Formats: sequence, structure tokens, C-alpha cells
Amino acid sequence: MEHGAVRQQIGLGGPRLGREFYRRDPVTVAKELLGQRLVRIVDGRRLAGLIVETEAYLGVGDKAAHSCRGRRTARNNSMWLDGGHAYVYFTYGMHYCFNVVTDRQEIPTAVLVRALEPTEGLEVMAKNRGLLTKETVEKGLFGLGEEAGGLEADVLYRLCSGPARLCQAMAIDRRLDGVDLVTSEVFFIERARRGRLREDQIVCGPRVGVAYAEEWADKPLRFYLRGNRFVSRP
DNA sequence: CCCGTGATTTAT
DNA sequence: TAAATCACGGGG
Repeated sequence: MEHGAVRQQIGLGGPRLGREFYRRDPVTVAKELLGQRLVRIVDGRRLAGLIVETEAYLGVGDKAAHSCRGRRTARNNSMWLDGGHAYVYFTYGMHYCFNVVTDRQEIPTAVLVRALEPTEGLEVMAKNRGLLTKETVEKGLFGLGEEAGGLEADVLYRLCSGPARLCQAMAIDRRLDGVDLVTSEVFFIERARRGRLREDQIVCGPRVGVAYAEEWADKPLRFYLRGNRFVSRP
């Protein structure tokens, strides 16, 4: 099915980011992904959120990147695909993390998506996250019609604020590894914002959880929206 | 602060 | 084949 037709069938949604958006260096893509909308279709329903935090991984030589040594393995294979594909990996025996592959084929760079501001399908996300306790349901916090209307703040801010949390919320696992975000009917990114963010709207700092990466540990390759409440850590 | 959890990678 | 590691999250 053609993309426009898919969008129409699904309803909602704006134009999707195209191949050329992703075929750039990971730092540029990491910054420009901020404010765009990640969408996952599950059982015909849209789960979506605005990307508010990202990290760039610079490929061969970047000691924090899975492609640091330039060796293509069963796990990191997707990093060598063309820009716009998904790289999903499994770690710590229980967590998935989602990256957007950047630049051209054979250049193994990527952007880790670290946090979303959830906008659609919040009750499904809460269920996927195991945050739908009996008490939460009894209090009638869901099914009120308004998306985040009755959702308690402590649940809301734990939905997608972390790379593994957002994967759990949006049902992202290894089956989505290698999927093409430009053409997939179930996993893609929509343009929710046109033009560039002002530089002062973006906070830049060291990547999280890469202390082992020696001289690469402190490079300012993490980006998030200034003042946004949904980043994984302020 | 510590710990679960198991695939993947690296060292013997 | 064995050991160490890990782009994390949840619970004190």
C-alpha cells in the first residue's frame, strides 16, 4: 500500500520523515529528531509520542558505539543499513533500546531515542509498562476520553522517560530490528515540527551510561529539549 | 546504594 | 568453552 493511503487509513498523523532526513550525520539527525513524532501501530491503534531526548553514536572509533570496532555481528548488523532503518538491541537480560540508523549504507552511525513525551495511546502504554494497577483502574484514571486527562503525574512521567521504558511502552522489540521507518506500516516518524529549533531550546551534554568509553565518555552527544518534563533525567 | 537477567562479546 | 560485560530500570 502507498504511504499516503496508509496514513489516511490510520487517520491522524502528519507527513512522514523521508530518506534524506536520515541520510545525514548522527549529530544533525539527533538534534532534528527532537520534537518529531514517533509512531507505533499495534492492533490497528496508534501509540505515539514526541521525541524529547536523543544521543548520537558516531560509529567506527566511537568507543561507546556498538559499531566501534567496525565489526558487523548478528546484534549490530542493522547499524550498517541505509539511514532511516531501526536498530533495536537487547541488553541487561531484559531491556530493549531503539536507535534510528543515520547516514548512508555501510556507515554504521545511529541515534538512540532516550525519551518521548507521550501523546497518543497512553492507556495502552501504561498497560504495556505494567503501571495499570488494580487501584489505578478502580480510581477510574483511564478511559476518560481525554488522553492524559486523568493520568496521575507519577505514572505519566514514567511511561516513556528512558530508552528501555519507551520500548516497553510502545511494544518495540527485536522483531522491529532492521525495519525501514520510511516505508513501514507499523513503525515510523512523522514531522510534527517544521524548521529548526533555536539553539537555546536544545540542551547538550554527555551521553548516559557510557562511563566505560574512556575519552568518548564525556563528549557532548546527548540532546534534549530544555525544560521538558519527560526527559529521562534532568 | 544494589541487584536482576541473559544475550553478546571477548578472553583463554 | 568460560568469563566478563552491558547505550537500564526498579527498589531500598
